[in-house]
Amino acid sequence: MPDTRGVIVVAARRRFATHGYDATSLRSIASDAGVDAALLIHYFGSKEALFISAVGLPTPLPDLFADVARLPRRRAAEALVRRYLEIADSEHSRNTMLALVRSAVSSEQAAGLLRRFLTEALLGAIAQRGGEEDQALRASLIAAQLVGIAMLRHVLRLPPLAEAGPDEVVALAAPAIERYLS
Amino acid sequence: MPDTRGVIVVAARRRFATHGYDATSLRSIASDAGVDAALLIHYFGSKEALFISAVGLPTPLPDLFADVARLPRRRAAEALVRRYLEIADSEHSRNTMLALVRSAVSSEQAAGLLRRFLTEALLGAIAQRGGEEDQALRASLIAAQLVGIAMLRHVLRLPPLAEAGPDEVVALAAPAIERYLS
DNA sequence: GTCTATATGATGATAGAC
DNA sequence: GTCTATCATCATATAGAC
Repeated sequence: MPDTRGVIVVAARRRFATHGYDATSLRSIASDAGVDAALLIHYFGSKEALFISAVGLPTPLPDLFADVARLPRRRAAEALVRRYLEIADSEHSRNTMLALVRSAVSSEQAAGLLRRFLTEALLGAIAQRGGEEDQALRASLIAAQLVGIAMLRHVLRLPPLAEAGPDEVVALAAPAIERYLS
Repeated sequence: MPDTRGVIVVAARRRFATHGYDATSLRSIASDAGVDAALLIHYFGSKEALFISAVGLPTPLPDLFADVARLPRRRAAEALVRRYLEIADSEHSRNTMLALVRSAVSSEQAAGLLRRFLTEALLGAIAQRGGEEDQALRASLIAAQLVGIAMLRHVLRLPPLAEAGPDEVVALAAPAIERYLS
């Protein structure tokens, strides 16, 4: 086994993404990774620390929205939606995102991570655009739209949204988000 | 104690709303209600059945979106957002909604309830409006926006959205949602 | 490094006294 | 109707053998 620690982290991220923090046991992660449950504690010290290592590691997530600030309004809105959908196609990023969303409802730790990511990455990027006074609230509503799509598409699997292709979603959601970009 | 069963249901709904299905123990509900944990099983048979009784009972939720079909586009969008915010002011409805959202990530049972509510109430009402082919997808995106607001405002408590007044949210969100109403 | 064995505690549910 | 006592199961985490 070359990289046991890495195998554990990947298995953990997948479990946390599909079952959330509470419903994921160290035993189930260990089973997926093909190692003993005691090893996880040996490597990471606690379940919480393993969670942080699994979802807090450097991912392409933070800089996904980086150049939103530079694009014209229409292009920026399209980019936001399309980039989110690209995340959903990358196993690593999707699992990170879903693990955060699924775990945030029951773990204050996870809620803090997701809150910080949304605040820094998205609100930060959008704040660099026009400087209206309600810009932070507008950015929050954009974040709400994207988080809601993640919830309905991947967690709830609501048929119309779960089965729609990326282009359909972009075509409909981008104009709505455009209205938030002052 | 006049209505023990009712006291239990209210305590359960509040616990499920604040902690989600998995993280809520029968003992904690019993403690809040001031009764013994064995009573909950005696009354409801199982934790799952108690959950159904707590969040599945008749609430003002289903008909909240009823007359959206009858209003002109601009008024309909405003009504959708404002009604959601009214729900958040009613302890009963807010707890029902939050219990569903918080529990849907880990309980397939709860996910089914929320999926059914969104499909029947919201998608149904919106389908009664214009008859475009992508109407169901448009309605899903509206649902995603509202669920996302609930997540960020009440679960994640993202500052800009959590602290904004109802009028501010309506003023910004309604025009965006209006774009989804063909 | 990896696993066995186990400590310690919380959970949902049951049986039965009053 | 309500509670006491208990069961079987699962959890995270620890100690220590190899």
